[in-house]
Amino acid sequence: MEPLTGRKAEIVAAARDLLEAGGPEALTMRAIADRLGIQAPSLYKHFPDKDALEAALVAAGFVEQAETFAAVTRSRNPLPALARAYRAWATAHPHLYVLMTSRRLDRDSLPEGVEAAAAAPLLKACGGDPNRARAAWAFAHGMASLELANRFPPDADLDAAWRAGVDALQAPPTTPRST
Amino acid sequence: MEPLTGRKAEIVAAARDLLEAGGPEALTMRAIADRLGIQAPSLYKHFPDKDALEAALVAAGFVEQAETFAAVTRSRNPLPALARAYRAWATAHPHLYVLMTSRRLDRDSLPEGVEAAAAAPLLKACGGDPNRARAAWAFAHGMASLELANRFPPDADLDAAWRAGVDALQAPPTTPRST
DNA sequence: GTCTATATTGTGATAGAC
DNA sequence: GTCTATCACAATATAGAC
Repeated sequence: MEPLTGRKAEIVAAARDLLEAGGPEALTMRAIADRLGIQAPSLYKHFPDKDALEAALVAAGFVEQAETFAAVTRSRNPLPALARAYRAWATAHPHLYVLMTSRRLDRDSLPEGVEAAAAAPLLKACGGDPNRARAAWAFAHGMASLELANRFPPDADLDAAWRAGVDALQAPPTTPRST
Repeated sequence: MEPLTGRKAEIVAAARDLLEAGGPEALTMRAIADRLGIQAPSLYKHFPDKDALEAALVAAGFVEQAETFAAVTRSRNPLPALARAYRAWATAHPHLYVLMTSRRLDRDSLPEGVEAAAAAPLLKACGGDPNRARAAWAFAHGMASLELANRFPPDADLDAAWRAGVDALQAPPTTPRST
């Protein structure tokens, strides 16, 4: 999987605009074609089917996330900075974020290593402990997706909830209490 | 919103069976009707539209969750027990769980107080701190939904990740380090 | 409360000419 | 690589008889 170029990249860009502007329902082959000034069947000369097009969309999202998260790793206190970056990315691209996280991941359609690259900053921020990193990822994803789905009560202080989770997760491991 | 009875309850039960067996795509008005031995248009005598039927499904899920989680509160160490119960519920009803968590919540369609009832055990386990409780909920939801979407690497030790998160979240609050 | 018949709309996708 | 024409299908929902 190499970076897209030419017409293929234009199609993915159009699809992304539509998705982010109108959600998954707006992402139809006809709408994508319209936006490019061509007819829907022409898209099938570039992508075998809609799934492949969506996979390219997801892959682009991962590449972007990997770059974004890598940029905030340099902080001395990386976990809070990463949490902010994660939340900001999800909030800025809510529909793409959902597309990326809610379906089974087709790893074959991803550029080599980009999944690991997107995860690496967090793993480093967790001192290399993969379990803690996965817990932190789950926390961040849970906060982001519940926020996007408007599932917190209207009066909830989400900044405070993020802080509570980040503080707990970055504290040094204590004696395990769970059995 | 009172408990459903009669035909309405039968319809919801049929819908739930279909959803859990075949996912959201299997949940069509025709399939629901077929399962009850009637024709699809007859369903509209009981529910104004499909949304209302799904809302009833979601409401039933919350009632069930509230009962399940309340039952494990009595433990001396409630947080790990709640985490296990949460994960078990999501795993046992994956499609209903996704339906309940991925869409905006229509609170008017829920039985009075059931949302708070489902959340109460966790709030108690977090010593009444709503921010910590929300962080814990986000962690659990993140773990559950990433697991359901098969988003963890195949070799990830999910039990260990759950433990890492629960341990971190039940530790006494330390001096905040995030800014 | 159930039926039959049907409207309406939208979708992804293919064939074959240019 | 784009077009026109069209298929094939599935979905929710309504009207009106019984």
